Amino acid sequence: MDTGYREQINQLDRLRKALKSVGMKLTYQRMVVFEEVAKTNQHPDAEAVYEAVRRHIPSVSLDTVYRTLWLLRDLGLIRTLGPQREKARFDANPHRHHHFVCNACGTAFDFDSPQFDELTVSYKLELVGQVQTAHVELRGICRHCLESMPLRQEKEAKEA
Amino acid sequence: MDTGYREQINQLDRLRKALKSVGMKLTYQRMVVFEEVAKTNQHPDAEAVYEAVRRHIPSVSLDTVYRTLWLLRDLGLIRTLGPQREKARFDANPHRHHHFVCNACGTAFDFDSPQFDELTVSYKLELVGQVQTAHVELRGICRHCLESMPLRQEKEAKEA
DNA sequence: ACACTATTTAGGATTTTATACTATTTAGTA
DNA sequence: TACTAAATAGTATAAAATCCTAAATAGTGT
Ligand SMILES: [Mn+2]
Ligand SMILES: [Mn+2]
Ligand SMILES: [Zn+2]
Ligand SMILES: [Zn+2]
Repeated sequence: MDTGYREQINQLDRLRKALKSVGMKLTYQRMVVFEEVAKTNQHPDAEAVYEAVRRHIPSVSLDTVYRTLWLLRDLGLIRTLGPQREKARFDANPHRHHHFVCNACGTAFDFDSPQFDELTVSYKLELVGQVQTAHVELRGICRHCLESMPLRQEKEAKEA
Repeated sequence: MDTGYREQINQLDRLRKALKSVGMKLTYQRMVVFEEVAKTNQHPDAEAVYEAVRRHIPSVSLDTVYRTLWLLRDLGLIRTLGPQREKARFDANPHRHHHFVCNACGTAFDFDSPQFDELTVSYKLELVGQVQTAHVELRGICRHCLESMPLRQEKEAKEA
């Protein structure tokens, strides 16, 4: 994954702009963390990013790496897969269904979607491996949380 | 969620059959854990299941609850949402894409699907709340793991 | 009904992942 | 160059899940 010099500049510029837009500082740590995530397609975990960053900044702390990663996500510069401080949940509902998870309160709601059900089948053939499950997970803010939210925040959530 | 007496019998019977089919014992702990997950649509986490089970078996251990939950999942009696001993992963790929996660090695592979992309849009209007992201996550066994797998296990994986 | 034994459990220790705290350093500004 | 709020390093702590081992028990055979 050799991201050329030109692309690196773009990345850095995106980071700079994003930080400025929310009035945060551009630190060397933030640059290196972003670079290290941006230059791979391996979906590294925090520990892997930490090790990579340490090669540039030996004294960097794990805390800084985590803070920066969540920050980059909040800025829309990277996204996250898998848990972020969530626990496993269990579901014995045997009927085919999908989930909407609230980013505010964490509640998971069931919903049906014949449309989503179709897909899974047609995609099970081709692909990188042998598909066992296909899960569509929608995330957002649930009706309940929206109602108990100040209007300004609700508008922000809508824009996100 | 009042699962009637009839349905409870069915549940218990499913558990009994599933355990027998793999030569495992039907214990009171396993019955209660399954019952407690089966009788709610609240997607409880392990701690919540633990508390519920304790009302029936005060001395039950958290370890038993976890072991049983993963077992029930492996038997296909329940399913899990969210992480199971996975770490968060980070992804700076700005192009729209989805993921295939290998259940064996944990690797996440990118893949494109115009078909999957379409969906998200049409579903963003209706629903339980305000959708921010829609992520299709396929899970299974990646080609690499399939190749380094004994044939018998591969067949089992195919059936799962 | 009773005994046998591989399986399962309870309870506590441990690991893993991530966050909290705080004294020190630094980026942005003038 | 000096100022100051923001950010970091280093360490402590928390939270989620698993490991370990002696004791208990489900299923089996008599
Ligand atoms: Mn569900
Ligand atoms: Mn990706
Ligand atoms: Zn909510
Ligand atoms: Zn794999």
